[in-house]
Amino acid sequence: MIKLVELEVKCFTLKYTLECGQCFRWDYIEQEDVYIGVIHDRVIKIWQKANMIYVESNNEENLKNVIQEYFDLYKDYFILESKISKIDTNIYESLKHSSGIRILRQPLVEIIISYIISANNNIKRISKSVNLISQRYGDRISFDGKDYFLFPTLEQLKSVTIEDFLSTGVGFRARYIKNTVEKLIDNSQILEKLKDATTEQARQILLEFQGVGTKVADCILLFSIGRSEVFPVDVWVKRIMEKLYFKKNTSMEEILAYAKEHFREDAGIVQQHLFYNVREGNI
DNA sequence: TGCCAGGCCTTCC
DNA sequence: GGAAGGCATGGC
Repeated sequence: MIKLVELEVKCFTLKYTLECGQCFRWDYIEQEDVYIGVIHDRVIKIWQKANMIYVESNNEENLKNVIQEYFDLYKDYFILESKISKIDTNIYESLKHSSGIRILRQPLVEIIISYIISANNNIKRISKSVNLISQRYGDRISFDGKDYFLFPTLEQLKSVTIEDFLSTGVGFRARYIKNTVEKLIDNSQILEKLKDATTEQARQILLEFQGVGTKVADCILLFSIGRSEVFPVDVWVKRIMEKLYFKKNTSMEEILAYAKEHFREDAGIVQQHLFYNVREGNI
């Protein structure tokens, strides 16, 4: 049974939000101009026309709230964007190409593992691996005559070996994933603790996982638990920060200090606009 | 075809 | 404690 939810939205661009590199499992279906993906335990088909979004799912229960939570629709991005557009002209210009990006609130376990996979990797291959892990170990859901797969639970990942992970194309990160799954199962409190902790406390907890350094930790903090003040710096963000603000090769410490001072509590969303636009060749 | 990728770990000084 | 090298492997 397919149910539909309609929502009026402000300052939300579905395309930018799903294609800006923060998520790895949404497919664009060109013929229908829709996106299909999985949020937690349900399949979601979503599309946008002007300021309306339309949602279908295999599971109607609480669907509207799930969508609002996932796409951060409770937050007023109109106010947020007008605020950051005043920081400097780089951000003002950048926003012209990417207004409506929302920072998603994605499932924590999926994001921890996805971003461990992201290290020294490319987005296509990250997607491929995360999808393979879901297909092999997650629950199958039929929707619209097709099969979709949930990201596996920790219980489902428990018996997956390093060799199994290797065969999903994650390379040297296989042992980090295995180790992280074990750690999460052994410390069942840790996920709740992460959500309740201060950002700095949460970062320290994440840094204890193998395969999680400062950049991956900040991605988890930003793309899953809404810590909007963090500023993940990968090779793309480093390059564009050097180009726009420093005009020379610059250390990570200096870039982070600059972001903290100038972008402050909104560094995360600024970072995502820069990341999207530098990759699109807009800036 | 060789370089690059949403970096991190280990080793060595 | 900081720098350098190694790492799996597909994408382009």
